[in-house]
Amino acid sequence: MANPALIRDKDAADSGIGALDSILGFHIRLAHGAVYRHFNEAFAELELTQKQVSVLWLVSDRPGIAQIDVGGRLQMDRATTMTIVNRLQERGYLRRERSASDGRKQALYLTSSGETALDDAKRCIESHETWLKSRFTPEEVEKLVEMLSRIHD
Amino acid sequence: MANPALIRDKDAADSGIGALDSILGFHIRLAHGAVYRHFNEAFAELELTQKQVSVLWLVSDRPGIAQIDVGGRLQMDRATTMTIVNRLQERGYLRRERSASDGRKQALYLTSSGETALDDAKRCIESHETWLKSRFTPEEVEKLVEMLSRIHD
DNA sequence: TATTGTTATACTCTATAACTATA
DNA sequence: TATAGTTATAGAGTATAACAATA
Repeated sequence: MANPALIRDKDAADSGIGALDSILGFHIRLAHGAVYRHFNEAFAELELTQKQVSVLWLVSDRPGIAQIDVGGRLQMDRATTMTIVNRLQERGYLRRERSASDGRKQALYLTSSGETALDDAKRCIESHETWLKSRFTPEEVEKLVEMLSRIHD
Repeated sequence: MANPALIRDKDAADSGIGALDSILGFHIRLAHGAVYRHFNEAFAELELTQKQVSVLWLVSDRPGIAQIDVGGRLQMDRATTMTIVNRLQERGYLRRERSASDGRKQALYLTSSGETALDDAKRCIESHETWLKSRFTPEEVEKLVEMLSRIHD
């Protein structure tokens, strides 16, 4: 069978749009998938997902943060945030406390075993990031982060 | 409550790594999430996901492509490819045919209603891409795609 | 033996809707 | 009324394991 990569742009003339490879969103999805897989391999031992590490990290950076604000920072709705916080609480990595200033809010804090898990995770992230950034110059990394921020901000 | 965005780098000194915002993988995930959500809003009417559109598009570009090659191009394993192809087949958008040259393979083809759906999807993608690319110059888009390709290739 | 497709199964993320408690 | 949390539920993607058919 012929190499599929050599057959391109066949239907480009049929519509106002090029081949799949010309779609920016397509490349974002593929890049995300590649990072996602490498992340999961790196974190298989720690049994932590991207989302779980992000939440632990965020709570560590802002002790007492409310669930709604975790969701806001990580772009998750309330229900999605609940499932992740529940899982981390069941594993004993964080605890909920009713906010003193606003009774509707739950203030989140890391437990000591949560802090240990986060420390392990940060070391793991470091080598994961090294793998990811190895294909770019520091200037390119900076530019890439800046451009990606324009998408998610 | 103080603006959480103003509290930063609190634990940066505790480990060899900076705040969550300094992690490239974090920005890729957030950007992907933002694109994912906008995509789903744009495709709510067509009831098609990113993956489904990608598969339709790929089969259209390479009629007779085998499932294993679809998975290879879109970075999915065989089981994941199956679920998506099954869904598209159930909806009558594509059909399977045993490959004449290799009896192990299933050759995939769009049905006529699959082609109609893909045409609609391409129009929808066009406005979605316009939304996404609006924050970049053409040179930046090119650079971004090139950098993302370095990650997923 | 290796590859491809298939089935079964399970987990995570995401989202919607409805309900409760608080502001 | 609006906000925050909670619960129930469902769909989509991802992955592993085991099996059958074919190379």
